[in-house]
Amino acid sequence: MKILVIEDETKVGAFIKRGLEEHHHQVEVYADGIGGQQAALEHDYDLIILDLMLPGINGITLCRNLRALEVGTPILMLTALNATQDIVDGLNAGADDYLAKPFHFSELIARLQALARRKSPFHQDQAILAFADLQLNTNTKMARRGGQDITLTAKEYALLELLLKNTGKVLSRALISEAVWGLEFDTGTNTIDVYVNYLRNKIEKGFSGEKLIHTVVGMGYVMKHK
Amino acid sequence: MKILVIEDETKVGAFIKRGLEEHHHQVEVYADGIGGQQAALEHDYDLIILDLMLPGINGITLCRNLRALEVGTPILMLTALNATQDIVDGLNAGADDYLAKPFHFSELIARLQALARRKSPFHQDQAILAFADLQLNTNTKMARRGGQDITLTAKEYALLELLLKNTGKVLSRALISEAVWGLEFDTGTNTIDVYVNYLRNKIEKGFSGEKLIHTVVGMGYVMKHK
DNA sequence: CTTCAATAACCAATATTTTCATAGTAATAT
DNA sequence: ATATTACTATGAAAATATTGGTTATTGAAG
Repeated sequence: MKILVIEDETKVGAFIKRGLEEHHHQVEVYADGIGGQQAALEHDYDLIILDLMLPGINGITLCRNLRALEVGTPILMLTALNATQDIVDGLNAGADDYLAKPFHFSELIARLQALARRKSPFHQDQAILAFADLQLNTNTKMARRGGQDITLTAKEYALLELLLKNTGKVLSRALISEAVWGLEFDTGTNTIDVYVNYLRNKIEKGFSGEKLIHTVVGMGYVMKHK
Repeated sequence: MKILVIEDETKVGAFIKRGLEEHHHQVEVYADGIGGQQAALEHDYDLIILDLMLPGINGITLCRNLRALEVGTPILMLTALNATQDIVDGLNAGADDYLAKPFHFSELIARLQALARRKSPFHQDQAILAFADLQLNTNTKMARRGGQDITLTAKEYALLELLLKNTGKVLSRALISEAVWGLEFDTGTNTIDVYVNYLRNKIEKGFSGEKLIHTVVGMGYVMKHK
C-alpha cells in the first residue's frame, strides 16, 4: 500500500516509516501539515496516518479540509493517550480510526489492515484533480476555485484535465492537439491558443489567486506555480 | 438505530442501554454470548456492541462465527484497557472497531456515528431513492413528486434509478447505454436522448419544483440541483 | 392457439440550442 | 523588427430536444 504519514516528531515518523516498510508498504513522511495536505491532494494514497498535534495547521482542520475536497482516503489519527475530546472531534471531522500514542506496532498493522479491508471495495479512482487552490471534479465535470463553481465545456474540460494531470510539465501544442482533439498534427490554426484563452478567462480572470497556466514561448503550455 | 449489546456485566450493560436510549436508539441487551449470537442471527441490527470477555462463548469466536455466517452488521468490540492482543485478534476476527473500558460515553457515540456513516454505503438496499422532492420507490417501481404518483415504464425506471443512484455525477451516454440497455446497443441512434425526454416529461413537466435532469453538452446527463 | 388492442420500445426526421473553429487584429516576447 | 501568443466576433458545425410514426411486446378475450 502507498501510505502518507503526517507527523512532526521526526523520531516517531521514522519509526513508523521503517516499520511499515518492513511490511512492504510504500511510505512518504511529511513533518508539516501544509506539505502533508498538499501531498494528500496531489497523490493517490491508500491510507493517511495523521498526527493531530502539528505545527502550522491543526490535524483536525486538515482532516476536515481533505474531506471537504472529497478526498476519500482512509485516515488514521494519532492522538495523545486519553485525549477523548480530540478523538471525538477527529472522528467527526471525517477520520476513520484513531490510535493513542504510545502504541504497539502490531496494533497499528492490525488497524491498518482493518481499514484497508473496510475501504477497498469502494476505493474508486481519485475524483478530484487539484493544483494550488484550483480543483477539478471528474465526476461532476465542474471546476472550482476560491469556493466558486465553474462550468466547463467538453473541450475546456479535456484541456484542463490534461494540464492538471501533467502539472509542472510543458505540454507541446502537438501533444495537446492529439490528447484533446485526437488529431495527428495541428492544422496550422490557433485553436489550442483560443482554448487556453477560454480556460484562463474561466479559471484565472476574476480570481485573486496566482496565475496557473503559463505560456512557454516556442514550446507550449504548463500548469505550475510562480 | 437498532442496536444489539452483548455484555455480561449488568451494570455496564444497563449504562450503555440507558445512554443510547437517551440518544433515541433502540437497544437490546444480552448478558450471555449464546443468546446474543442467536439474536444477532435472527434480527437485523444496525450495530452490535460486543464485550470480548463473556461467559460461555468467547467474544472473538462469536465475532468470527457471525462473519462466517455472513452477518455484515458493524461490530464494535469492548475490551479491557491495553489488551492489545485482544484488539488485534478482534479486528482480525472481523470486528470493525473497538473501545477500551472504561470509556467516555461521548466517544462511544462518536464511534457509533462513524461506523454508521462508514457502513451506510453497504446498506444500499434502500426502498426509496430520493433527490430533492422526487422519490422513487424501488419496490413498487413508482416515482412520486409533489404528492403525486407517477408510473414509469421499465426503461424509464431503469434510467431514473441509475440517475438517482449517481446524483451529482455526470453519466456519459456510453455508461447509460451499458447500464440500462446492456452491452450491445446500437449507438447510432438517439434512443437515450428520447428516454431522457420521456422522463423529463413525466417528472418535470407540470411540476413546480426545480429542474432535476441536466444535460452537459458533450458529456452526458446529471441529476443535480441548480 | 390466435387475434386484437393497448402499451412500450425504438428509430428517424426536423427544430433548436450550444459549442466549436476560423480568421482577423491586438498585444507581447525575443 | 518579427515571430509568437492573446483576444474577439461570427458563421458553421455539432450536439441535443422534440415529435411522429413504426415495430415489439404483453395480456386479455375469443
